[in-house]
Amino acid sequence: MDESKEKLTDQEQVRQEKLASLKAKGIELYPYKFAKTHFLDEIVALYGLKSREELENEKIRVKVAGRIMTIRRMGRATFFHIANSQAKLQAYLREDVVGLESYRLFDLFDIGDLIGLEGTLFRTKTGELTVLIEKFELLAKCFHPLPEKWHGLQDVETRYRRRYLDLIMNPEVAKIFVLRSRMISLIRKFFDDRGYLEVETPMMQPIPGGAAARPFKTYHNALGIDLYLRIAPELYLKRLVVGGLEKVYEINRNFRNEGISSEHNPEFTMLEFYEAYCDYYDLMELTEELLVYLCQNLLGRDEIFYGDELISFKRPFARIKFKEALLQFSGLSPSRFEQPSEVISLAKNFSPEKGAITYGKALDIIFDKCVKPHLLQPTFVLNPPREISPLAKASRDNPEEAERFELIIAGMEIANAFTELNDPVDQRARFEQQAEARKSGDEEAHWLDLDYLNALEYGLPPTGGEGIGIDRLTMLLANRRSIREVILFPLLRPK
RNA sequence: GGCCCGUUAGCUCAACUGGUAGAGCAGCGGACUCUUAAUCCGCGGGUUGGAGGUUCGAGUCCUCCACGGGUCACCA
Repeated sequence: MDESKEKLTDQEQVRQEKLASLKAKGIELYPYKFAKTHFLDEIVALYGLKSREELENEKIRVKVAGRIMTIRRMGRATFFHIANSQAKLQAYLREDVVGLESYRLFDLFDIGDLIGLEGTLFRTKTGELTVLIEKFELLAKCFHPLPEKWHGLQDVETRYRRRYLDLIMNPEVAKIFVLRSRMISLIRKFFDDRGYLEVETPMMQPIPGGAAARPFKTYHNALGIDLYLRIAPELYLKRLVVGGLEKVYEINRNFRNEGISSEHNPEFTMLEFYEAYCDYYDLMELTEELLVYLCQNLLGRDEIFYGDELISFKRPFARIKFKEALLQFSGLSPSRFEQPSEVISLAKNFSPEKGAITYGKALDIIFDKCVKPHLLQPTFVLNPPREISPLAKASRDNPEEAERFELIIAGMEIANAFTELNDPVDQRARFEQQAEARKSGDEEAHWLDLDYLNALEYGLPPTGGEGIGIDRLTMLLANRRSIREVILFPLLRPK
């Protein structure tokens, strides 16, 4: 005990002494419950607009709890604010109301403590809704001083490592996560209303499939097998479509063993949905509908600011072919575009550390560098090379292109969708091609999944499938530049 | 992983070319019964991220390390 005891700061020492005093007075330090009549935000919602006269006449008695955030002691009366992540409320403690002994007890309370109050609502001279306290009780002591009341907690590292402190101090942070939660609820409603079935597919997979990415590896002791955290649910969801679940969606985590950046967290949340008998044109319609629906319901409009940029979700979204976008933004002439060696050497300029790359891969690199950053308004980029889209059908117009689109907004890839490849013979050939790429060192190449091929051999109906990055969508709607601002506990190196 | 920037009191931030490390908030003591960044008087609080080095003297300069941010690379 002595050895593990951390050194207390002077302020922490004071708080421990206050705790001891409370205990000595027989105060219950950690009561089992508090019979509140309302949550804080309910009080603000219900009574926040009542006039002084209404409050005076109605004598509304409440029991409410929260964390003490500020204290203004003025001799025989004290004002303080209590708050939770949603709301705050002022409280007024008077010696002549609660009595001297009780009033003195409050000297042992600090900013940060959790407190339960009982009293009546009134409005102060300046018009603020306030509880006139008749009784109060400690609900939990806070052992540490809180960050500064005016600037909040600024240090980003501490904000991410101790998100609870961030949430306590910075109300706008809580708003982001409320928005995120409401967005996910709306997505569920959107798909449920359209007859989709929400499903859960394996997070631990013997063959990690459905995306080009490096997986995390783990081991199952009893079975004695390697397993991989999923990089995508795609191949399982399509098995379900084979099984006759013709409209399915899943909102869950994917794991990719790759770098961390302002747009990448190793675990991230993905919406994937599949609808039988649809193609990617149908998906574009559905995607527009979904985004407008979310934007309208969350923000009440169809335009948002992302940084300085006004993003419009007015339908229809722009559509541009992958090839045309490249010609427009990369400076490649149509004749050079057709020359694989030219394209590959240009790509190598952007990505010198990359090993041998193919024509399709090179086009993709150039797209990322030259095109994506320019696409700020919602834009469907259609028909990337088939070679880099091994799970998508070839375009009905051009066999070298995939029937696939990526939705780019604010330079970020938000969605990726295709008319699913349902020809098992073609799919086998594509897997074999990927296996070749894997052999020549491409660690992100797709794995051969024989059971998935077997499922296709039973017949996957024509199907459209799409993935939407929930974190990035939240970034967009919450106007945040870093994915860490929309993930409660982003991955950091342990300290 | 490369490059750039950051790390100072519990928190938010200062400290010119190297010369005794400061302020506000928070805390402690006192005054104060409508305050709200309460106010007024007084007080305490630091291994300047860590380890070396240069120097009479290092928060400041150099090297290495740790963590974070940005950017490029890798990657959706």
